[in-house]
Amino acid sequence: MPPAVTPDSRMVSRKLEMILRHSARVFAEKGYEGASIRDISRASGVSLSGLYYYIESKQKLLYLIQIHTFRTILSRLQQDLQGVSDPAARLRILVHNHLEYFLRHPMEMKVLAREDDVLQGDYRKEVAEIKRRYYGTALEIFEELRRAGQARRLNPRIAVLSLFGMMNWIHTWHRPQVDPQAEALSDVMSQMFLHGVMNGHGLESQKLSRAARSGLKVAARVAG
Amino acid sequence: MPPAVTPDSRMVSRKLEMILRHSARVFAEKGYEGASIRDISRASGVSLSGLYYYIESKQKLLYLIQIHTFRTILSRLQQDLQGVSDPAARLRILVHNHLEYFLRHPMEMKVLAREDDVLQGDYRKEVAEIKRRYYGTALEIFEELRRAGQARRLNPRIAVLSLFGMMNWIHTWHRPQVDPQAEALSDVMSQMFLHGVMNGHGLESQKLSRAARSGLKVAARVAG
DNA sequence: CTGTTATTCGAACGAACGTTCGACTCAGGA
DNA sequence: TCCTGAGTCGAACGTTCGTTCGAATAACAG
Repeated sequence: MPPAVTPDSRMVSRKLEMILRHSARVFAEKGYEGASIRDISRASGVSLSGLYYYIESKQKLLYLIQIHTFRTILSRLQQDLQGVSDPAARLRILVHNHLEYFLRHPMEMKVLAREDDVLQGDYRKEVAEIKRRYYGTALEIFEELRRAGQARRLNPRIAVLSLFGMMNWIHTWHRPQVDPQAEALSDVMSQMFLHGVMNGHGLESQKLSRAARSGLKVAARVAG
Repeated sequence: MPPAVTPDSRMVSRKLEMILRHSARVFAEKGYEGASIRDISRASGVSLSGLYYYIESKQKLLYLIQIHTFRTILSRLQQDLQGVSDPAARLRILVHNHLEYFLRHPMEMKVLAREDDVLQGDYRKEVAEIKRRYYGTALEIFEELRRAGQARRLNPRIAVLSLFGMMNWIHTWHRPQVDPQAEALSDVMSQMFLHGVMNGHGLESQKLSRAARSGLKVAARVAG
């Protein structure tokens, strides 16, 4: 039990967190491979060798950023989903939670989306495992949607991964000063997805299908 | 006018194309910064210095891959769109053209999607320009959809970029042996998008909206 | 044949890379 | 007071990086 004045583990992790923040920014700007430890040293104000007091390798730096981000997003999602049973509402929560976090932490978002297959060994496995759980949650929600009669018989994998595509691609184009914020954006994307996978009973969807399908012939001719 | 036997520019460009193919694979596997010219030398069978007879820098290698891919996709799209006026059909053609090319050239797809902000100077400008034209085509089609009463008053930028997100994210998950091919995939994504942005006159969409919106309150509470 | 041009490559360049090491400071406990 | 251990850093390690250069070879023209 160290006295209050001691620079205890809280202090240490404070500095580590600071390093992680700067690292995420540098990784986001130059990519993991394109960024050097020297860049991170410069950005964080910690000397080159001083960094290695807090992390044992560059890979661990990336690992810590990714695992922390995924854990936070997943735990907030589970929290927000509690007590909500309507499938469409649950999907909206998922989208909102995802975009809310990503637009608030754009650097981490970029690192998560871009540096997907950089990690190796146990680092890789751990990140893959938590990502799989996150994906699984989305998949369950989609199945609920379908059981509730609010989704067509789509390939669930395709539907869910398309949704993630919409959301994750944001990091390539979103400009905070120009584009809608998390609230509006998650509204639009949730609606797009829910309408997109919805059981189409209306006449419009059938008309649409026929007209659109005729255009495909041209594409098939050229591609064949 | 050189004789037929001369290793003319066609021969040279043949070898350059071979180098570009191998480069795309290496860039896709290890990322642009993570891949070394030596990796490309090994993969293509051309000696390290021999590569520089065909390209003047590593950046130019990436530039050539990106510009060629964009040019091909864009020109095929314009070809396929000719004579088709129905907006929904035109959108289906765009999606099909995009996915067809990407699934046939997965390495180039990955390089295009991931190495978005690596190029500098004129290389960057040229690629950005053709990408802007491609994006513009998609935007026009969406506006046509809206004029035809087949799309809600969505932010067109958001709608179109969401569609590109769906399509481009594929490079992170598509496994040719497991997942649907271009035909089925573009069918699903076109439908999802068209339904997603469609004017919702049916009762279902309104029911959905109300139920889903109620779930958002939870998310707003936590995020606020 | 000789001369010229196109193609290829081994060897090397200087710079930058991730990481290590030993020395230093400084505060707290004995 | 001396000792200990956490924190910090300059300097250097060996390796790899993108690129260059000059020599060698191959292919054709005259």
